Amino acid sequence: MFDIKKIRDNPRDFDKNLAKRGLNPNSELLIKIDEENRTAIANAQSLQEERNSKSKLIGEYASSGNVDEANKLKEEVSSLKSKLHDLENKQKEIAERLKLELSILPNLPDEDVPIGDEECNQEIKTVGEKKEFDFEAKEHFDLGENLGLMDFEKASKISGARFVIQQGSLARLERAIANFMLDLHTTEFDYQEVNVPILVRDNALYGTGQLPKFEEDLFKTINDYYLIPTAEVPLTNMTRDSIIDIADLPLRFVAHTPCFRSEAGAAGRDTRGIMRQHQFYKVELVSLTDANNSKNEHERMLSCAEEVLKRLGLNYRVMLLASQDMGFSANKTYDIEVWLPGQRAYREISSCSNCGDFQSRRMNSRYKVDGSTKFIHTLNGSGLAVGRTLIAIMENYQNSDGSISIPDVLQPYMHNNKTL
RNA sequence: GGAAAGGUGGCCGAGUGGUUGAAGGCGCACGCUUGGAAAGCGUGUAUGCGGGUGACCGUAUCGAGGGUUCGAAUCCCUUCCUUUCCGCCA
Repeated sequence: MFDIKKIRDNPRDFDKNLAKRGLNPNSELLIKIDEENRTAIANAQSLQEERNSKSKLIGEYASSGNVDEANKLKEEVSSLKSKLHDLENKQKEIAERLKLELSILPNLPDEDVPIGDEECNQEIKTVGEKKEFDFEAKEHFDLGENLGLMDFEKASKISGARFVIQQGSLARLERAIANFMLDLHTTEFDYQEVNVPILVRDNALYGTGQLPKFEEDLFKTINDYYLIPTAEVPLTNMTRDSIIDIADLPLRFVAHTPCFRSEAGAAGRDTRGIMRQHQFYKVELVSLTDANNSKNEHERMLSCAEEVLKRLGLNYRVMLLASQDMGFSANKTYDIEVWLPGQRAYREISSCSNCGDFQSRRMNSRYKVDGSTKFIHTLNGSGLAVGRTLIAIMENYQNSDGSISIPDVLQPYMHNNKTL
C-alpha cells in the first residue's frame, strides 16, 4: 500500500517504478481521484463546521433560556442535514475508490532488483555440486510409490487431485525435517517458535497483501474464514494495530504450519507428485525490523534458509528475482532453488522477501523511535518448504535399489536409522 | 448453543445528550531542585485529513458500520472482539 502523498509529490518516479513491474502508468488516475477526494472533504468540512458552531450556539441559548433563538437555529441546522449527508456519502465513496485503487497495486522493486520478467532473474550463487548417479535417478513420486510409502490414488479417493497420503517412515521423515528446521532456527538463529491459527479473517489477508486481489488463490470456509496459504499471514500480523518500542526490534518468528492453496492458475503444472499440492507443510520465517535494518535482515534471513540446505548436503542456487517475477508485496526477493536429480532441474524450495513498509501500512504496524512512530519493515521467507525438502532428500539420497538414505542431521530424529 | 458484563489516549481509568479530544493516574519529554541520582515541584505530551510560508485554524476519530437528534463517547440497531456463568465438547 502506498502513501498517496508520495505519489502526488513524485508521480513520474512512481509511474517509472510501475513500469518496472510491467504495469501501465497510474499516477494520473490516482491523483485525479485524490483531488476529487480532497475537494469532497473540503466541501463536507465547511458544512460540518457550520453545523457544529450553530449547534453549540443552540446549547448556549438553551441553557440561558432563549428558546426562540434556539428553535430558529434548530431549523437552520435541520435544513443542512440532507445536503451534508450527501456530501459525506460522496466523499466516502471517493475515498473507498482511492483505497481500492491503491490496495491492488503491487510493491515497487528495490533499486538493486533486475528489471524484466523471469528470464531476467539473476543467479547470485551456487552452493554444492549436482549429485551424480551411476544409475538413472528416479523422481520422488516413483521412489515413494515403489516403497509403498506414498499413495496418490488413495488420497484422491478422499480428497481429489493434488493430495497425497504418506505413511510409515516417510511420514516420519517429513516430521523429522520440520523438527530439524525448527530446532535450527530457534536454537541457532534467534527465531522464536510460534504456534499460530491457520484459519484467519479477511483483515489479516488484506494486511499481508493476498486480499483483495488474490482471493481466487485461497480456500474459504462457509463461515468466512480463510485457510492460510502461508504462515506469513498470521506471523506478520502479530504486530497488527500496535506500536513496538524500537528496542524490542527485530522480532523474529518461526512457525511450522500446513499451507493451503487453490492453485487456481496452475492447471496442468506439476500434476504428478507432491511438488504442487493443495495442502503442504512449510516452516516459515518472519522478521519485523525498523526501517534501517530490513536490508541486513533480508541477507541474514536468506543465510538462515541456506543453512538448512547446507546441513542437509543439498546442492542449490540462489536467484535474485527480477521485477516482474516478484510476489505482490515484495520489494526484493531471493529464491533458493534446490537441485532435483530425478527431475534434472533446479526447483524453488524457499523464497525470502523484503516487503519494506508495504504490509505494515496495510496492517498499521508501527514502531516508536525518538518519540515518533514509523511503519515497521516486514520480511518473510521459507525456511524451508517441508514437502519440497522431502522431494529433494528423496531424489538426492536415493540408492540404486530404490531405498533412500537418511541425511546425517536427520538421523537423530529417525531412531538413528540410516535408510528408509 | 443459552445468559450476562464489557471494549475510551502509549498504558490504566473517569465520564449516560450540550464549548469533552475527552477528568485523574502511570509512562514519556523538558525545566527547576541535587555534588550526583532518586524523590519532589513545574510545564508539556494522540492520530488522520483539509487549509495556511508560518504561529495556527478547521474537521474527523472513545472497537467497526449504520441510525435517532439542532447536537452522540453517552440513546437505538447491526457487527467484530474480550470476559464470566451454564450446556456441549477435542
